[in-house]
Amino acid sequence: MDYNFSEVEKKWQDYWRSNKVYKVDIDHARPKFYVLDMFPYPSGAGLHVGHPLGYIASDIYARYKRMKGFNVLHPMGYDAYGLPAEQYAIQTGTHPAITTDKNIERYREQLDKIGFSFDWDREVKTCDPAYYKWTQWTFIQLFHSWYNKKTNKAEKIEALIKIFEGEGNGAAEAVCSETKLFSAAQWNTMNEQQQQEILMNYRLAYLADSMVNWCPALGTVLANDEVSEGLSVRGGHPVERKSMKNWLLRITAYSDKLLAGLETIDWSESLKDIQRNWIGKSTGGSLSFKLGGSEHSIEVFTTRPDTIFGATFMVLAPEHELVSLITSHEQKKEVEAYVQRTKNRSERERIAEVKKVSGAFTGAYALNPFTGTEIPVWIADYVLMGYGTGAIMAVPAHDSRDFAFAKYFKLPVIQVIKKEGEELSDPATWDESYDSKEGVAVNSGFINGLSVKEAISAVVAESEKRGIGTARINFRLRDAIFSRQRYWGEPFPVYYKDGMPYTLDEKDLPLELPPVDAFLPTETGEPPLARAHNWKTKEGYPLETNTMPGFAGSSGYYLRYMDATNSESYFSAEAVNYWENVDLYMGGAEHATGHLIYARFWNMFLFDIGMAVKEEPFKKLINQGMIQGRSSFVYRVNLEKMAEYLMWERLRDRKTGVLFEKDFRDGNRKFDFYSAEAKLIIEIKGQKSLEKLVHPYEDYCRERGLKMLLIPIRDFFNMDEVMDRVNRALKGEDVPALIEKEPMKPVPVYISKNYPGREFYTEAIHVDVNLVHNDVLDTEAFRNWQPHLADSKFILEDGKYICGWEVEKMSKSKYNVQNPDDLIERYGADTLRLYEMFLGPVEQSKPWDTQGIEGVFRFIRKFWRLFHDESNDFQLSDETPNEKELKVLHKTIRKIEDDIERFSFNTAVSAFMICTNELSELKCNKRAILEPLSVLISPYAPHIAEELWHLCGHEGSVVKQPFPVCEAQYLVENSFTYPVSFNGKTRFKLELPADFTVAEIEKAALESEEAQKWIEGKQIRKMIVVPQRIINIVV
RNA sequence: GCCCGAGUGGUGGAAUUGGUAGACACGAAGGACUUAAAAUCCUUUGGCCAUUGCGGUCGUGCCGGUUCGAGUCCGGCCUCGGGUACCA
Repeated sequence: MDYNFSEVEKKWQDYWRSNKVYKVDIDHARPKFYVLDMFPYPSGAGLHVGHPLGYIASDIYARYKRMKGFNVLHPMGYDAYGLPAEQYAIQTGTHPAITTDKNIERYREQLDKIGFSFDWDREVKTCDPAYYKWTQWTFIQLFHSWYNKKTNKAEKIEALIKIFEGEGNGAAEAVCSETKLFSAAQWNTMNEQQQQEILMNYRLAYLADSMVNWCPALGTVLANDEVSEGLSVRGGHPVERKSMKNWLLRITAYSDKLLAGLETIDWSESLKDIQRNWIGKSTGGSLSFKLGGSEHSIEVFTTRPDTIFGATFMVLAPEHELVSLITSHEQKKEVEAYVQRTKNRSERERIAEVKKVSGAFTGAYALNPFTGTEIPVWIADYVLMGYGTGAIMAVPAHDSRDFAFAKYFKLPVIQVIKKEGEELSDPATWDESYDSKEGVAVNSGFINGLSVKEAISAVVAESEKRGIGTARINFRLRDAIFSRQRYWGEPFPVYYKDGMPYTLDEKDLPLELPPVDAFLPTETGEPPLARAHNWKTKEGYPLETNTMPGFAGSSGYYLRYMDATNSESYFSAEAVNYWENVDLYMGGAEHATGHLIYARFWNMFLFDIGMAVKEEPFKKLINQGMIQGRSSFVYRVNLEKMAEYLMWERLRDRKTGVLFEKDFRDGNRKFDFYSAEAKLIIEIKGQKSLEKLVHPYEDYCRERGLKMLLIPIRDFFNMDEVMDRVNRALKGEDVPALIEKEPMKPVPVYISKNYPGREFYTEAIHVDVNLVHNDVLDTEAFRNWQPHLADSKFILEDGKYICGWEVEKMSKSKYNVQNPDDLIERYGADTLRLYEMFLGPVEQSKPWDTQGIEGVFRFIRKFWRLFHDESNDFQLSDETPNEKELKVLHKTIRKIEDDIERFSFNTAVSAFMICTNELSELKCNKRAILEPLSVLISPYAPHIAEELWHLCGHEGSVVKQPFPVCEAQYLVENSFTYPVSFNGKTRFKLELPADFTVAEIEKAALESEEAQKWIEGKQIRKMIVVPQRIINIVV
């Protein structure tokens, strides 16, 4: 008789569901707490084993906060738009909504089995029209907004139009695309089309031609964070740069806020660093270089204005608009060829050739604004059009890329910064540039002798005075491309009139995703929505055919949870004023440059327009570590190599009395083993090959007077027999070269990991981890695994087949995937929950290895037995607990509370184990001790806790119980065991009353018998006593 | 290349503020109970030396430093993991 987890877990899951135990409502009497998980994309593979890790941790925290008197919002939903369902639709014709719903159902089933405390009444799906209505609504607000740098927030576009009408765009301090200056009069004479075009440069959601990441295999554009090393993150398809008209979000308007906001939130430093790097703020100056013999000038951005005197050439991006205007007649051919070459190169090629220097001279010269020197203008693809102005002043002495370029094209290098205390040297002798910002200016006119920092300000100030430059801040962050040429996404609430986009009326939302006959682009290359019947407004204007990207729906979902069923509004003011923002967000660091930036932007915008009440959406964020796979390996034997290895082990080092050589060569012939002393050749091969070789070999040996042994591989299953033949041959007996035998049927042979020499003749092959327990292979299951393995033979060690292992990515092809469902089936949800926490710190990446799960399973049953007698009958005593028992309880309460507060869930599980071990030892089954324990464990193992709570005779859920309180009086110790160390090394222990003063401790320590042994004959130099800690005696 | 993070027994990990390194668990070895198995319980389990007992000694990636005392702090290096990549 034992704890029946499957029955108990099901019972309470049903109870929680039917009683809506986890339903939450606004309750002004209690403080709120919002615990959120990054919601999953419901993939066909079901819940990945890594997901529950974060969900369990956040669930424990949510349950804990609830018990601490908080009103906890803990919702769950689905990021339902995604490529896999759409790719599947393209292949099979199944509507992605069907696939997605099916997958969601499976996810839900899996989630329910783990016993989470989600309020499912608040579930959202991004593909639900009731949900994406508000995604579309937000887009409309973005479209009608601009960013006012003066007030530093987004404002209605009408306010901007007012400024244009009154003063022209010169008066508007707005974040915008490049726009020519116009006056109020000019604006007022423009027609609507012209005005709309101008406004497009200011809208926070805007339509523009831009260089995009085009992925032909997926048939769509991708955002920067969806591309890694020239390949799409999803699917790994090549990506090209292409100019296309797309919707963009002017996220760059928020660059500074996104950066500054990081200082106010409790995220890991590494995550903040990733965001800081992605935003990439650099401070410097913008400088203008006049071109000789031309009215044009080149505008550059530099972080090192101090090095201006060392600028010996300029470089434009090949796409730069000036290229065609300034290229001289003589250079035209070369420049055009270079531009063409750059254009044709894929992103991947470009990345692969990063270290290769290339470029072309335009024939034009610019004038260094400070020295007046003529410097040549080049083009090269190491200068990117998308950053800064697409042009640089090259200072080869102090920039490694410019240095490489100058060396390659033999351009001059002038040193203008020197390290303090160092002599100038000839840059021609340098191997690398001096890029550091440490040093003083030299060869630099009016800034000579200034430090880099001083020189930067001086040059900027002087440039401003002369009107050739200004201080400037640049960001690496780009506006987010918001269109996808795909079906499975939110339709844009946009229609076109005379080619200009207009938004739908809010009352016409949601604009539902229409049915289509196929999920592919049209023959003319338009997105799939172009296939939809009647895809136009009532008035007949065509609707936008692109759809929104995945991050559209996931950017504001946490706000929607606050008021998930509201049909009048995104969420009510009451809800957002109560719930405010997320107090604890749990999720993976892989979203650092995608979701977590977009969501912050989305929230900041909603904050600006008065919807959100906090500027930052996620106060505290914990990254759960990645769960890696732990792959198991079997070792397939190459029989010939193994036979050769075994033979060599017996022949080498004169073991037979004569010297043998391995892999002996004579002309074109090669023999496995040869002994010149014994005039003997030994060759190992399969029987059939040997039969073919026997005659030519015999001829060869006869000519040279050699003896020969041809030993088939099969003989090596009996090594003694082989050695017998070898020894007889060595003695000079007449041994036949080859004995006729039936050829062996080739069977796969697998050898255990620690077999000597194994690494010389085996190949490691992935084996399904489910066939392996504690690194021991279930050989029978292995034979049944795949048909070709049915006849496998095993060479064991100690009667077992030991597998090798390695930590790798978890993937089907590596056979290291484990399904949480199977573990729940075998051990129950409580065990799974505890085990996932027990594995190690949540934030740490770790391999998924179920080896230790048995220990946790044992603990659960041991915990159960505390409440039960030998025949598994519930049995508690009402006796008053003694001091020891109370101490165990209260010590545990304090430890658990401490550990949860610092998210150290693994040590909390240990504490429960220690507590259970100690109470078992004390044979304690007292209600006064065990009842609070059942409450204490409920955040971790809610099912068993609920069962025990009810067995204790309580009505209502344990979930609603307050967290047990640690009463310090039971923890008071009246003695302390001091470790006594000499010169820092612990030598013995000494128990002393806890209230001893330092002097008393010193006295007691020195007088103790043991101490004499160590002090003997030595002088005490110093004594350190830390009460309740240590005693250290220096002799 | 640059920016982060991490290196502790056979394994996962603990040591919260500089104060008894290896908690807890797995695995392994031995034993008890049992006709047997499962389950359960007990003992040992960082290395080396000693082993009759006492014990001794080394030990937290490597080298050095600060300190009465360093896994923890500082400097330099090595390895692994993550991010990023011509960002001017």
